[in-house]
Amino acid sequence: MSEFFEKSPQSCHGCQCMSPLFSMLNKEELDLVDANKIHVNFKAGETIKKQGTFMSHVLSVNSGLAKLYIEGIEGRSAILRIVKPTSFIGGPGIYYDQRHHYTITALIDSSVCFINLQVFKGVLKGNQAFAEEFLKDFSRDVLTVYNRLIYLTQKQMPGRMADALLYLFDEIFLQPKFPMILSRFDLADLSAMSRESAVKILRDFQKEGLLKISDHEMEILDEEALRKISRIG
Amino acid sequence: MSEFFEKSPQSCHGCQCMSPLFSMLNKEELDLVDANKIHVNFKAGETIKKQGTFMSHVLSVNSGLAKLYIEGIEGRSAILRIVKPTSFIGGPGIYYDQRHHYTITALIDSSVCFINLQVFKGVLKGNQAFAEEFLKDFSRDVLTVYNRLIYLTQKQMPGRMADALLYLFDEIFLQPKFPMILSRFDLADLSAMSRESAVKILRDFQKEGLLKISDHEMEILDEEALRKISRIG
DNA sequence: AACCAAAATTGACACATATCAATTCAAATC
DNA sequence: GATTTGAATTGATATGTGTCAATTTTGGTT
Repeated sequence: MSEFFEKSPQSCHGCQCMSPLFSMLNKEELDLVDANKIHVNFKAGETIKKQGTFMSHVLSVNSGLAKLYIEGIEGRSAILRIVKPTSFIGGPGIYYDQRHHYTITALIDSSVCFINLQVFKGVLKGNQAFAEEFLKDFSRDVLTVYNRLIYLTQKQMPGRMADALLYLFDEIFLQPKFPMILSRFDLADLSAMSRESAVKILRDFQKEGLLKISDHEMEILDEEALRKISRIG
Repeated sequence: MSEFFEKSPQSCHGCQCMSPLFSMLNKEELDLVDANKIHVNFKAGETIKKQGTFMSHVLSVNSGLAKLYIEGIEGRSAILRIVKPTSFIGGPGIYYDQRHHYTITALIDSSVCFINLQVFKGVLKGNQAFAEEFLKDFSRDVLTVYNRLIYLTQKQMPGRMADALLYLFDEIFLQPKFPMILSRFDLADLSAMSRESAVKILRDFQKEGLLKISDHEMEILDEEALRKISRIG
């Protein structure tokens, strides 16, 4: 078997890479998941899931980082969120139409488990606590989209870019200095503007000393100023 | 008891006004819902539910029409959808934090049932088919928000307004001529623009013969042209 | 019918943003 | 190391959009 499509070398039992969601499962349930999952490694840039395809499996990101985005009009995309380990990815298609409603692309080399959807649904049915946790997870994702809708439609570019950067700080890297895994294009998709505008805003932020970008690294120098820009809009 | 706060005069059994979701319930479950619901009439303009408040109940709109919107930055709002009878309103707060994440305001006189949240959750737990249907409903709502996010961020004003009007046609009134229950302000909130811009776009549409607005009525005259504007963006 | 308050309308203007074309830079490939 | 490709950058320009202020219309109230 190739290294890019293989049965997970290790069992789900004791796996530190699985989404915390699965800690709600008992031994039998986890066995079932274990027996019906596929483990795949992706290289940076590869598409993990394509919008519109049939949802045969749900995903759990074990390691790496990925962008989750909706493909919109004329090639434009809206990044909904950055997916970090260890997180579960389902989406509204699970119960609506069994399709994926977004595309997921690896930003760095990533390892993902694909869990058979019917098995997953079966386990959900049988385990109330698991179902509740799943719904909580899903609901949190929905709320971030609400939030996104508001800030993307009601703030202007500097505020939107500040929000994007603070999102990376607060939710993904948890520290002011982090690797530049997102291209300017990606940052533009994350804040709903053109690449050129993204470049200009980032240049302005650097000129004002809020930000430093160098050697594949980005560092937030003045968090408070960024938060103020976010607030002002 | 006042007419604005009363136990529903009729039982849920045989009620034609309840969301189809509840048709999945058996007699005992419906009895439980019946015994734990409150029926309230609202006049046009009244707030049915306020964003941020504790979610003690979920809602079912029996008659009337309402706008469901997120209160955003500095008094601006984003209308997520128009609520028509007979539909269920829950939202991500049910499983996340038991709060309402949007405000609902009656556009015309409306009648709403409030169902105790704990009772509702209890019934959900006990009835798998009901739970599935609920999730399907919820997921559909989420998808409309995805859709909204894309068209609000990737189209410009004429496209956004065309989408808003076609939404009213396709999803709410199902006919080209309908009462003007939405103010220009509301139409602006539905298409993420200023009131003045909404007025101008609507004027343009009328000039081009796509639309007729008169006497509290709006009529879509050239549906195809509107769809084209929607497509072009 | 007259009045008032709110909503709708308008045009002028300023600002925000996208687009375009040209250039530089960086990384990957041979 | 030379070459090539794609990404990033830049400034000029055109367009889109919001804001403001003034006016008109509408609907409701007395």
